[in-house]
Amino acid sequence: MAFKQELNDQFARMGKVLGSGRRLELLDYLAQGARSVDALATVSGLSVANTSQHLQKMQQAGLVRAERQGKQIFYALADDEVITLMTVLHGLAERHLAEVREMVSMHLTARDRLAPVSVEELLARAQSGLVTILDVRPPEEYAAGHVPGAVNISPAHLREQIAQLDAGREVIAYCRGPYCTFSFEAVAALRAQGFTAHRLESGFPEWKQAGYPVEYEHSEQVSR
Amino acid sequence: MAFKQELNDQFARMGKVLGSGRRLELLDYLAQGARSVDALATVSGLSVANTSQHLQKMQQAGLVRAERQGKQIFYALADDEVITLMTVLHGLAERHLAEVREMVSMHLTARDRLAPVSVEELLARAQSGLVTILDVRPPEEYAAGHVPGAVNISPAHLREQIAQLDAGREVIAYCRGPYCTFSFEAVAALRAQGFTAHRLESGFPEWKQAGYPVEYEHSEQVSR
DNA sequence: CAAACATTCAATCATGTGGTTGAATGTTTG
DNA sequence: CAAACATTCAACCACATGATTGAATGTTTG
Repeated sequence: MAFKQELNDQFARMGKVLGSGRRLELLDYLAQGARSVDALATVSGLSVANTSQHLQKMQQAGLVRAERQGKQIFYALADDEVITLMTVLHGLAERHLAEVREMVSMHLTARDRLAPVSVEELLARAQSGLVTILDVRPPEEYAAGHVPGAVNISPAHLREQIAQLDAGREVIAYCRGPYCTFSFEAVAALRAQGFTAHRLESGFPEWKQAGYPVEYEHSEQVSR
Repeated sequence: MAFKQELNDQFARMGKVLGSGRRLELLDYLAQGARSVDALATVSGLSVANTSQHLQKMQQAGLVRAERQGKQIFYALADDEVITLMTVLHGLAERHLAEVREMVSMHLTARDRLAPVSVEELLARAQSGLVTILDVRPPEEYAAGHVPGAVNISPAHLREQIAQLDAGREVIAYCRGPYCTFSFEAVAALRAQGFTAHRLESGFPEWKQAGYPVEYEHSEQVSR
């Protein structure tokens, strides 16, 4: 039936866009909030023209939308379901692509031992009061729910705001999930500054889904 | 950070596979259960060699797995999350691709009048015993699993066999999913014959994934 | 209204992809 | 062990894609 094929071809337009690591990286950044083209270009290391073209493809595929603000154009995810899409994709890749599992475990053992902390350990250490829980997600996501007592530093301001953390306390960082690399970066940055830091093995979605308590207010954000 | 890029390249391997309408169609069929290569080839209209190649790509990307049974090789979804992935993709496409909305409304005639029934409603009405659940999929798919108590009329014989249904009962039709067009056609045909008919808003894959009971025997098929 | 800036366009190239064909592989059956 | 069958492989073509360049478009600022 022609209709079904045409429909699948439309779905494939969206699928095609997910077939490029660069675009997935851009989507990762966009998951933090709207960004201008050249902000995305600098953060991803791509040329501006190339970034622009990728963004346009994603816009045509309906994954991303653009809005002009002054002389810049800000791109944002079309929908929060795009994050869901990526999370499901990550989960499938983790379960069925041996390369992904190997890469993660190699990366963890090769670069110092960033031994991840389990949710249970986090709870135990949190009760001792000697640990700083660090939420490395964009402020909007933090505001929409976070681990109780967690401090929020958005990935973009990580390096500048590390100084505001208590250097005497152990830090446990988390972000969106096991394959969200911000927590890796945060732990690396923290250790470079002399902190004792670990990352949570999972992320906030898993935390929430497991039924642990969630705090919604803007409680202890370090940034302004 | 090279790690991040390599990781995204791995995720992109999986994404690439979603960038072909033919493969998405094959995944649609696989969502019903395991199928042999040539069963998939005939149902999709592709050549056997071509089907085989698509299946192998999907297997390498970890979306699908193969198992030999006798002289045939049966492919199946690697994981039920693949259905989730496709469902999220469909939802995004429906919301953000004007073409999809247009195609659906143009081709599926007066959507308002075909008001879909939710799974919960179906269960409630089914318990009343006053409703006929109609499975509008090919017999093989019906045999591989269907909603308990559902009656099967294959799309090819729809018009001839409508007369065998009880005209006094409401009919709720379903097929493979929200974008499977057979249920729309069935509802239109039933209404043309004076039936009270609705379509299930989702389809059998979603039903199965939601954990509702599945019946496997050949229980009440109307056709011969 | 012209300069400065952010983004997009257009042309080009190397590479990757889907599809076809016919031969090759591997499993079961007689 | 050879025939029959299901699937895969290998070679090939037309076409799409990602990336690079330099010019063009459109918006704000002085």
